[in-house]
Amino acid sequence: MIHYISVILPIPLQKLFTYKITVAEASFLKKGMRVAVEFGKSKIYTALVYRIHTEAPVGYEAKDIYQILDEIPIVNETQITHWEWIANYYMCSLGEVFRAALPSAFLLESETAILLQQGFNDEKSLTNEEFLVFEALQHQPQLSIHQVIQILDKKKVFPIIKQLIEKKVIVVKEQIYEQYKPKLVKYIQLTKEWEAADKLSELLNELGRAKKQRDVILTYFQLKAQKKPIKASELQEQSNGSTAVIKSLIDKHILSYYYIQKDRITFNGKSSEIKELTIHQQKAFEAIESTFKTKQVALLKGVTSSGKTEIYVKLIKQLLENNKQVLFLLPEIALTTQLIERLQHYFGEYLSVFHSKYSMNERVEVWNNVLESKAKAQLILGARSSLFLPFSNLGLIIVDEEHEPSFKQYDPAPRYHARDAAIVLAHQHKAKVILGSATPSIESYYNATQQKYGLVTLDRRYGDVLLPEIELVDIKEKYRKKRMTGHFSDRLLEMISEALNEKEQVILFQNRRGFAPVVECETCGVSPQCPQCDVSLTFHSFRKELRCHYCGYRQTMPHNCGACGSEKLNTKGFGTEQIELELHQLFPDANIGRMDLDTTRGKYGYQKILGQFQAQEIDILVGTQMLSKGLDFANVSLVGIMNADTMLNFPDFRAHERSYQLMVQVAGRAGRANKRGKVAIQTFNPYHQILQQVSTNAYAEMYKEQLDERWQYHYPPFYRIIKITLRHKDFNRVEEGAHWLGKSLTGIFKEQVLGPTTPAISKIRNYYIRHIIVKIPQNQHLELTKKNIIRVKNAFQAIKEFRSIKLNIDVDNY
DNA sequence: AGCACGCCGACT
DNA sequence: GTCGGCGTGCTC
Repeated sequence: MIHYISVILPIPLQKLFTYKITVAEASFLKKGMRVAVEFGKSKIYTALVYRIHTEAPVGYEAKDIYQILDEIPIVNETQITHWEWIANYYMCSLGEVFRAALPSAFLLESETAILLQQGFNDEKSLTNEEFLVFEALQHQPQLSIHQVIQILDKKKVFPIIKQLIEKKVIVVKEQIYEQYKPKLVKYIQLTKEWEAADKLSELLNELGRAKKQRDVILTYFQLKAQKKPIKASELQEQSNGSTAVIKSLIDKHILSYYYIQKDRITFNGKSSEIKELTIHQQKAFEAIESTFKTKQVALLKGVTSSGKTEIYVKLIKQLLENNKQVLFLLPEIALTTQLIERLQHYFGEYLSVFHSKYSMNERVEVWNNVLESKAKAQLILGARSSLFLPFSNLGLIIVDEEHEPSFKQYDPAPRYHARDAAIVLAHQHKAKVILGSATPSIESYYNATQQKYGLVTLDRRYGDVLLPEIELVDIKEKYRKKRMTGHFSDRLLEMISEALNEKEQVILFQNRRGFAPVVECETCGVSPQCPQCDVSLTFHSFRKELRCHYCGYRQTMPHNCGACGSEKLNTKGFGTEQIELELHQLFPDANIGRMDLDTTRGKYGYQKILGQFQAQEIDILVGTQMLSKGLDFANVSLVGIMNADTMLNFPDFRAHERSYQLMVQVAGRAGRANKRGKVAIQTFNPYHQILQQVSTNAYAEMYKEQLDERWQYHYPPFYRIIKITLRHKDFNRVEEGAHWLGKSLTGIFKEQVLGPTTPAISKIRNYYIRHIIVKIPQNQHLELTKKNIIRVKNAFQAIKEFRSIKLNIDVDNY
C-alpha cells in the first residue's frame, strides 16, 4: 500500500498537491504539520499537510516529499476550516490564506537568503556542518539555501538551518528588522517630601550656603511653571550647574531621576488595579453580558473617552479566570499607543502582543505559545493578522475601533476583513464578539438595528468630561473678508494662541502630506504629472522636490514650466508641510511637530514623535489621519481640522461616513479631565449635513441619512459588492479586456454590473487600471454568484490576449 | 506565483 | 551567428 499526502502550497493555485510518503512517514504525519516539498523544477516550498490517504493520483507520478518540518501539528483543524471559509468567501486560494496566516519564519523556502547574526562568537558550540555554514558567511554576505546544499553536499539542510537560527548564528533574510533599542531620557523631579510648593522656602533654607544647589532648585521651579516634564540635561544647562551639583541633590533625596523611553510612548498612569466601573460602565457591562445570552455579537457604541477599555478589561478578566483565550484586535497603528501598556498593567503575565512589525522570532514565539495554550498567551493583542494564530479555546474576540478601514486587507490576497473574519472565527469556537467604536460602521450599526447583533451604548464620557465643543469656521466667508492668514482663519489662530498661552497643546489635522498636491503654471495652466501614474506630482518643500505618492517617483522642483517655459509656477492646495511652515512663521516661539508618512518613516518614527508630544516637547502637532487613532494626550485642549471639504468630496460611497468617523475621532483627542476641549473645523461649506452632524454629535441622524442613500444607490448593507480590478501596461489591452469582462458579467447579472469604469487614478506604476463592480442584492445566492463570477473569470483567462492582464477580485471592498 | 521552454529582434 | 525579449504552459 502506497501512502500519499495532499498538501497546501503557499501559491495562488486552487488545487491541493499530492506527494508520496513512506509508511513510517504516514504514521508520523498529521494534518497541520509542515513538510518541505519540491515543486516544479527547482523550487522548494513549505507545504501544509491537509490530508493523508492512499488514493494514488491519476495522470501523473507523485513526487516524494523532501522533508518533514514539524514534530507536532502547528496548525489546528479549526484554523484550516477558518482558512477555507476565508478562501471561499474572499475568492482566493487556500494557499494564499496559508501564506498570509503563517509567520514568515515558518515558511522557509529555497529562495530564502541566510545572513549572519551580528554578535555571534561562540564558534566552539557549533557542529562541523554548522561551522561550515558559519564560515561560508564570513566570506560572503548571504547564502541561499541552494548554496547551503552545495556547501554541505547534502540534501536535507533544513534541520541545520533551524539549529543555526536557534543558536542565534544566522538570521533569515526577511528577518532583518531594525533592531529597536529603547533610548531612555533622564527626567528629574522633586521627591515626595519636597513636592509641596510651600516647602520651597524651607528647602532653600536647608540648602543654606550651597549656592549652586539653590540655583538648581530655583531653575527647577522656573521650568516647572511650564508644566512640562523636566529633562535632567535641560535643568543642568539652564541652571549652569554641573552633574555633580545635581548628583548631590539626588543624594540628599531632594531630587530624583525618572526615565521616559524616548522613542516609545510611555504610559504615565500608575494604576495596575482594575478600576471599579462607573455606574454607566457597569450598566453597559451588564448589557453586554445579557446580550451574550442570546446573541453572539455585541456592538458597543461608546463615545470617545467613555472608558470602553475598562469594560473590555472586566470582560477579559472574567474569561481568563475561566481559562478561555481572548483575542483583542486593533487597527495596526493603534497598537503602539497607550492601550498596550494599560493592558499590560492589568494582565501583564497573560498578555502577548502580535503584529507584523514584530520580529520574526517574537512572532514565532507568540505562535508557539498560543499553540501550546501557555499562560502568557491567554490574551493576544494584535492587528488583523493575529486572527490567524492557532487558538484552541477562544472565548472572546474584541474588535476595537471596529469601523477602522485598516481592518480590511487590500493587497495581496486574501483580501479579508478582520472584523468579519473574526466573527466567523468566533462562531467556530462558540466564542463571543464585541465590536467597539464611538462611530460604528454603517454595516455594523445596521446589523445591530436588525437584531443580528446586540447593541450596547455608552454615551457618558469617563468622569462626565464634556464632549468637545465643536465650532465650524466658514473659510469662504473668511476669505471674502480677508481674515485668512495663509490657511488659517483668524478664529483658529485666536484659539491656538489661547491654548498656547495656557501652556496647552494643539493638534492640527490636515489629511494630506507634502507641501502642495499640485504645482501649476500660471501662464499655461499645465501641472507636472508623474511619468508612471495618472496623478499630478506633490510638491515637498523640505527637499525641494516633486513626488508621486503612488509610485514614489521623485524629481527636483523645476524652475520653469515644462510646457511653456514660464517661470510663474504656483502651488495649489496644501498639505501638512505647508501648515508646518506657516505655523513656524505665525508662532515662532512654539515647538511644532509634524506627523505623517514622511516623518514617520522607519519603524519607530511615529513613536518618537508621539513620545516627544507626550513629553510636551511639541506644542503644536500637525498631522494626517495617523493622529486619529486612539491616542490620549492629557494636555491637548484644541484640535483644528484645517480643511474638511477634501475628505467630504472624495468620490466613494463611504466618503461621508468616513469623514464623519474621522472628524469625530480626531475631535475626541481634545479635552481633558478638568476642561472642555475645543475643536475648530475650517470649511467652505459649513452647512454640509455631515459637518452639522459632527458638530452636534448626531450619529443617529448621520446613520439614517447614509442608510437611505445606501438603499437608494444600491450599496451595502443592502447590497454586497464585489470589485474586480484589471491592470495592464498596454492601454488598449485593458480597455478591451475590461470591456469583454464587463459584457460577459452583464450577460449574467444584468444591471447589477457597474462598469467597466476608469478609476480617478487611471494609471499607477505604468499599469492602466479598470474597475468592474458587481452588486449583489441580499436575496441573491452568494455562493452561486461567486461561482458564476469565477466561471466568467476562467473564460476570460482562457482568451490568450487577456492572459497577461492582471486581475483581482475583492469581495466587500470596504 | 514562478519558472522553463520557445520563438522572434538587435547586437558582437 | 548569439543574447535576450516576453508569450505560453505547467507545476503533484
